[in-house]
Amino acid sequence: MIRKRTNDRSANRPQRSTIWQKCTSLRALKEAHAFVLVNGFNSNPSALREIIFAGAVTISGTIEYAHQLFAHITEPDNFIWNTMIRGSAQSPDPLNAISIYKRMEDRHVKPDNFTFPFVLKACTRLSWVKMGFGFHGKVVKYGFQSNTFIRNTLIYFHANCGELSVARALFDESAKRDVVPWSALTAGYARRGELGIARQLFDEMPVRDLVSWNVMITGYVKQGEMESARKLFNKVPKRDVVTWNAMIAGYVLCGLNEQALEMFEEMGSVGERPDEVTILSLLSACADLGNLDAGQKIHCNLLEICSGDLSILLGNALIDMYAKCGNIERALDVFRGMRDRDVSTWNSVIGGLAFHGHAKESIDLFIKMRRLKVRPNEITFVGVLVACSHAGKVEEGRGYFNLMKNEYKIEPNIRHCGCMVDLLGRAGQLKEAFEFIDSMEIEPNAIVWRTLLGACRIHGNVELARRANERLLEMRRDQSGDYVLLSNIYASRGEWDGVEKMRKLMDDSGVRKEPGFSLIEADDRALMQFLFDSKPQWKSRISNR
DNA sequence: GTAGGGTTAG
Repeated sequence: MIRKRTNDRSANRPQRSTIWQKCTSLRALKEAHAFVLVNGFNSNPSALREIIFAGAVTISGTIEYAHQLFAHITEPDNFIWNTMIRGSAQSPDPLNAISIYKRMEDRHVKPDNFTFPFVLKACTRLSWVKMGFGFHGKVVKYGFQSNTFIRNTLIYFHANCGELSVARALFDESAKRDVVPWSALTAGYARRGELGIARQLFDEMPVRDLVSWNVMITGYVKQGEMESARKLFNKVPKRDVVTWNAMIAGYVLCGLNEQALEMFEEMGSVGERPDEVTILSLLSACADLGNLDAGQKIHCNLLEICSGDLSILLGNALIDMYAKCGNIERALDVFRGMRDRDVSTWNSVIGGLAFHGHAKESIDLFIKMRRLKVRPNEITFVGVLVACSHAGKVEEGRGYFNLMKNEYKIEPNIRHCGCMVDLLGRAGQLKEAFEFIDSMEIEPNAIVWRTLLGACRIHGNVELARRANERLLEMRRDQSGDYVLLSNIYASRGEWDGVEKMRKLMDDSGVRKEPGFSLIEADDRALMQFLFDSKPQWKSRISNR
């Protein structure tokens, strides 16, 4: 009935068999729903289940709507229960799958063979081991343990949640071991870093498919073993976008950004098209390299792939790339063009502006963010404090530091404290900076002291510089503590050879050669030299005052 | 209508 009417209105469009295939957006879904409401459910008894299926499973981001529809059904059948569990399990909030299952049980609806793979998927995504074990028990209780799908999902669940012995036992007991659980188990071992076992499983597979290869390649990649990954990559009989993505992400992870870009070139030359995952890795590579040209090309590639809205993830990566490559205007363009934003979006743009010296814009955006009730996190405040520091806004900076602690209950970390020392120090409030460090609840690190020392240098405060230097020196002694300790042990045993070896080790490893170390161990004259080193910037600062 | 692989930043 529905189909007929719809086709009447659009006779030229290709005919499709079901509603859930036809609906590709929330809007289409609502239209279908409205149609059914107007014409009565009797006109098409299966219409509602199809709409729910579309909302829960087929279209992403419409699970809420499916929940609303579901709430109006007085007696859902198993298909509808399962559909809702399935959709929830794959949604951003898999916990709903569990609660729907509970409701199903409360209403004495018996789960069937379709139910368990879905709830187990939810447990896997939640890493909810206890709950998963509970469902494992129910599988046995309902007599589903020999169902291939359920068994394979159980293996996947246990392998994914680190219960490899259970996964292994289930696998070993299986009458027929097909490639799906075989790969799942391999992935489980690889994820835990047990590449030897993973590789053995991989080698023993009677049949391998693309996923098996990808699992093994990804295993190597995740452990940073790019050479082994590359060897397999060269041998793999067939590659898909996941294979390429694994390699590209691997190179980025290892900091081999150039190689990642080369890999992408190669990917294009064999006609494999990138997807959003490819682009995410590549943007990260460009950001790291500061390669704006490459970044812009990747951006163009992205526009070819996804017409319409950018995902938050991609938008954030773009902002970050443009900001790190020095094109803050483009970063802002992306920011303005984003419909949905999360806290990371704001962080990227606030931090980007701050690090490029656009302090006012950065702080303005922070104010706007708060107005829009987006809750800042600790990273937001690093950006804000950097902005204040660059702009010399001491009181504002102090205010935000307190706001972070008092209103948002965020404990200052070492970076926030470093920013505060920088802020006070740059502004010439050296005594306050010193007091700030002393009042810190966390242990100051060498960077904090060096920041203060740098500020003392700028403002020519010898006395405080000497004190900061002493503290830095203590710090360095601590850092080389292990060596000194060992060296002393050798000495106390009269093993002078060992002492010599340790000294050599200390020299070789750079413990005594770190930048600034010579200064720190040096006498006052060297300290003075450092402080009054006639660098142009220093001269101009003095003459401006 | 059911199971396995890849995801930014700080």
